[in-house]
This record gives sequence, structure tokens and C-alpha cells, in this order.
Amino acid sequence: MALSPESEFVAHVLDIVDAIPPGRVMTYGDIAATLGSRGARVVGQVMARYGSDVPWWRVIRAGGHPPVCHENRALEHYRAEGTPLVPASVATTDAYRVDYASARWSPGE
DNA sequence: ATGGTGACGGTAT
DNA sequence: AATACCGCCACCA
Repeated sequence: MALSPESEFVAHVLDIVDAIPPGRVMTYGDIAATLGSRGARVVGQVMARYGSDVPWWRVIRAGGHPPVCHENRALEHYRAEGTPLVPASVATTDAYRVDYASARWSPGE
């Protein structure tokens, strides 16, 4: 539901996510902003439905946390790509956290 | 048109 | 730090 595979919004979101280089990440909010909208949720919907064909693990939340229930799977990709991570031991009680400050990326870079 | 639904964001408690 | 709540936006019944 919500969002059709032919929508421009979906195409743009998938295009941006697919353009994110390895070792870099973007937040839902940043993607939405790039599209000229603030619908961070909508971006999340797109990922949930069509993110299967795109490096979804490179898309994280504003706090640097990967999508809920996917952190374990995403972690493998991060380690494989060399994405800057912040160990939980020195950061929070969570499993880990993405070094958003260093890994954040913007289209056209 | 109206309401409901989110892989969200931010502020308040 | 962890919840709770509200505000956002695109889309479907």
C-alpha cells in the first residue's frame, strides 16, 4: 500500500539510494530533503517496499542507527564495505552505531 | 474528501 | 537513556 512502483518519488528515492557509494550512508531525512520533501517516513515506506533491490543498509536513521530489526544484517554489509562504525562499548548500550558524522554522503559529491 | 498507514524526525516528559 | 507524543508526507480504500 501507499506508494506505487511507477511513482516519481519512488524512482527518485531508489535512484539516490542506489547512487550511495560503498562506505557511505544517508538518512531518510536527507533523502527526503534531496527530493525537496520532508517526508522522511515516505522514504522509509519506499525502502520497506522497494528497498529490496537497493543497498538499503546504506540508508539509516538520523541518529546513526540502522533500520530496526535489520541492524544485524546491515552490520555484515558495513563490515564488508568498511563503513565507519562506532562500537557500542564507547557510544551507547546499542549493538553499534554508524559514524554518521564521517559516513554521511550527499548526491553529486 | 476523509481517514488510515508507515524501515522517520524532533521535542517533551 | 528510554518512552510518549506530535508533526511530516505520499498513497490507498
